[in-house]
Amino acid sequence: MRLSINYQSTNLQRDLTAVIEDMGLRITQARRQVVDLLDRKSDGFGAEEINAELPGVGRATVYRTIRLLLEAGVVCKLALRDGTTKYSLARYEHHHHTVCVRCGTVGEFRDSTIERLVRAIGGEVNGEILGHRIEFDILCQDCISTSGD
Amino acid sequence: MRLSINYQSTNLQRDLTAVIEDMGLRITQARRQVVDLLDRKSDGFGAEEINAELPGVGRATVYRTIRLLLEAGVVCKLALRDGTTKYSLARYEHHHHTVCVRCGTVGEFRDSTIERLVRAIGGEVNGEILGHRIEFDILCQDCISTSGD
DNA sequence: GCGCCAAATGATACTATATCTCTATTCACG
DNA sequence: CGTGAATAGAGATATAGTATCATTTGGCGC
Repeated sequence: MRLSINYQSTNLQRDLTAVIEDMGLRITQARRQVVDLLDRKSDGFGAEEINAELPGVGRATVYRTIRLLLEAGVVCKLALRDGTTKYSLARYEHHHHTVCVRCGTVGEFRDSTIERLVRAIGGEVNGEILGHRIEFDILCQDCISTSGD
Repeated sequence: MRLSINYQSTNLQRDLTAVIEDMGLRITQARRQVVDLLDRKSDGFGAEEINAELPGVGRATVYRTIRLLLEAGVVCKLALRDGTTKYSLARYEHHHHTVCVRCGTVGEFRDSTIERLVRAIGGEVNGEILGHRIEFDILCQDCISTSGD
């Protein structure tokens, strides 16, 4: 598992504590620790992984904080093809994910064509479209590069 | 939970036992029971739901059979927004899902524009696209109709 | 039809992910 | 600072799914 696609230092991540405050919730030691760690995870993360890396924070709190951010929309939950779950910080409001089938790295990308298309498709669906999720299973550059080693 | 979008009697479903045979596996009583039940589920189903409706078949067998059909590509696994999992019979080879956020009904639909778009997007992704999944969160016609009641 | 045996089943244990419960702690406001 | 509502943490529980293994069974050869 390695860092790879779409990494960039962001500004959205800086404000995770602000997100919590905006929900009318407290900035506690535990939440700050979780948020600070997530801030450094650019390629997706598992809940248990976060838990393991923060022995000072209880499991329930880790999950609670992730759920919180999930509800706030700044974290996405991804169901990987192998049945495991990963989370990913949302840098863009409208974005989609790439998951490397080899190393598991999660990337985020945005394409306005998709958004336009989704709106266009609205008429074909028998109901009202409220949202959509697109995931690409990919083989990332790093894995392509190292597959010949 | 009610039947709604995209229901149609199919022919693909008829052949679930054939799918199993084609994998070189036996048609057993248990598998036939599972397959017969899935055949009647047009709007997605949960594994435990199938298990509950087939007291005569063991849990492990239910899961094994679903996994089997999953590997054969005739069943899709869907991660719903609420974190639960649903499965759905695949009528078309290339298709996508709609999930009603109110009643949970899963629908299937196909749009060749999407396939073309996905290919077009290939260049923007930093890696090789192997597959994709698109899910639309919708409010289905039935739920729209009954929401005024 | 019938016996054989690999394949499959089912009961149950186990793993992983996530939530709930409940008491103790702590943040933030006055 | 002191107070109390919000939050934390420990561990039980829930849920989804897999592994184990003794027992049963489908379907092929006869």
